Amino acid sequence: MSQQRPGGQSGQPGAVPALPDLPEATVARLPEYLRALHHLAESGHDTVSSEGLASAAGVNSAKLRKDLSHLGSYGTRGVGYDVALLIEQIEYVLGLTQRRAVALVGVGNLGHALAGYAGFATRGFRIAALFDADPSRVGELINGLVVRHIEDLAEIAEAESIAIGVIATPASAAQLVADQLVAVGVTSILNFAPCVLSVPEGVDVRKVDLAIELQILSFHEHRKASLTSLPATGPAAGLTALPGGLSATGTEEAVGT
Amino acid sequence: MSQQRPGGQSGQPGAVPALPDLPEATVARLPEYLRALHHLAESGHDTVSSEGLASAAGVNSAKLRKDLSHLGSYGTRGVGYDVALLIEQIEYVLGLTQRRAVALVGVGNLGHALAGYAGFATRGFRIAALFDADPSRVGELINGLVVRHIEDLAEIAEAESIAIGVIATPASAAQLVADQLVAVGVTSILNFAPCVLSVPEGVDVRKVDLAIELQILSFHEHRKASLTSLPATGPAAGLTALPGGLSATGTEEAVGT
DNA sequence: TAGATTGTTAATCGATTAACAATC
DNA sequence: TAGATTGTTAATCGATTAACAATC
Repeated sequence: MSQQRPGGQSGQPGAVPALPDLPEATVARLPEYLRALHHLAESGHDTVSSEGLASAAGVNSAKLRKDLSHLGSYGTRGVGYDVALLIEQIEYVLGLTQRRAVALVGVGNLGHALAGYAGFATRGFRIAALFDADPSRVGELINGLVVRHIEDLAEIAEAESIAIGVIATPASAAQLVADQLVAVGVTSILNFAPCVLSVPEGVDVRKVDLAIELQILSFHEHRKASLTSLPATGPAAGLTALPGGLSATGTEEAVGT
Repeated sequence: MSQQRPGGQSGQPGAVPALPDLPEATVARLPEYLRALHHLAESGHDTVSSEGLASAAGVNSAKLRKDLSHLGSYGTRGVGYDVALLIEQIEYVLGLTQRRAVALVGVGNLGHALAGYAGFATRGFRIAALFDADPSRVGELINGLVVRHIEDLAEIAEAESIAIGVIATPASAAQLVADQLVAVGVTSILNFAPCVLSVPEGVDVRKVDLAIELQILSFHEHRKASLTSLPATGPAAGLTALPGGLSATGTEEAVGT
């Protein structure tokens, strides 16, 4: 149905739709579809079925079709989706038709790696500036960019039209950096520091915490181990939950609190 | 269903519960609570209310209480939660009472940074081995560990009781590495390569894709821009969605496909 | 036309949240 | 006892999925 608005009773016929208001879960999957589509395009496919794309993206095909239907997408029944067209549509809604300028704050271990990460450049972004608060790092050249002092943020953010800030500082500095980014008008932040940031409404923060990812995997490991060897082992409700009757996994080495 | 479970009608009184089967959303938040709790403990709190912990972890307090109730948790009405006890309980369910050995494959840009990431060590993990397929990198010393050739994986995985594999290779190598990890018995994988891995049932994979995080932020930037300046601009259904009538954002530079 | 595959429906499932009785 | 705060209920919301009519 609906030519130019998912949903039917759009008041004005002929009115071009604003950006569709996609479910968050859908937004989070579109980049994965995009990656899979680029891969398909490179291997010469110009058409793909929902089944084919879904399996390339690691999701269920009903979910894929539902997601694409929110875009008001244009597949062809009996045929599938035009790869190039779908790439264009997804890049459009994700706002990737303009390359966005990214400022990276904190050029320690991780920041260094991020500054050199080729995937940003190939997937719609341009690292436009590097910052650090440590004067001894300022001036350093990383991947063709000079590290600037965080004090210069305002000036450079304006000059480079920074759209997204990436925080790769220690947790102790992250809130201050976030405040500074917000102060110069940045409304999207990717935070690698292991802490919660508080920001005004209208500012989006996404967080990547590497240790948390491992801890989630650890839970499942623990779970799998407790299932294979079912000698009722438990948290000893209320008491200390230390070793006691653990079992079967192998490595056993208490972790300091 | 389920014989010995937190939640009321457990058959055997005195029977210790196996690991509770937590909702995935809860599992994903527990590490955040844990981090906040350690922070509170360091600043001398020995008790915290659900309201206080929730705000430190950036969630709603009803959600926090619900999450903790799945652990069969032991708060005290009118008082709050005992910080040290809660830390113990969460570390127990997450399987952090034993320090897990991690193998990191791929010591390029990102792998290098991960090998040096202190957060792993302080939060329950031990990077036990580094691997690469490039002979010219083998032998290199990173953070006190020698880079080994991926061929030696089997031998070392056994010797070090590797529990979790981290893939930081290019996408083109990631599936092969995953197969090799699975072959030596690893059942938890953290994948930084931008691709979908296929693994047998029983193996858990978590994926971190840095460009995807930025693309999600880009969507919201695009969305915010399309709302503030409402001159009906749209995807030109079916046609190319290139610049045309875009507007207002500033940076405008087409991105290559 | 027959076969294939989309877009949508509707049922189901899981997650969130406000509200409040239980209880310290 | 009065005040505070948990643990749980129940309502709501959003996401997933199988199934299938529409249609190429």
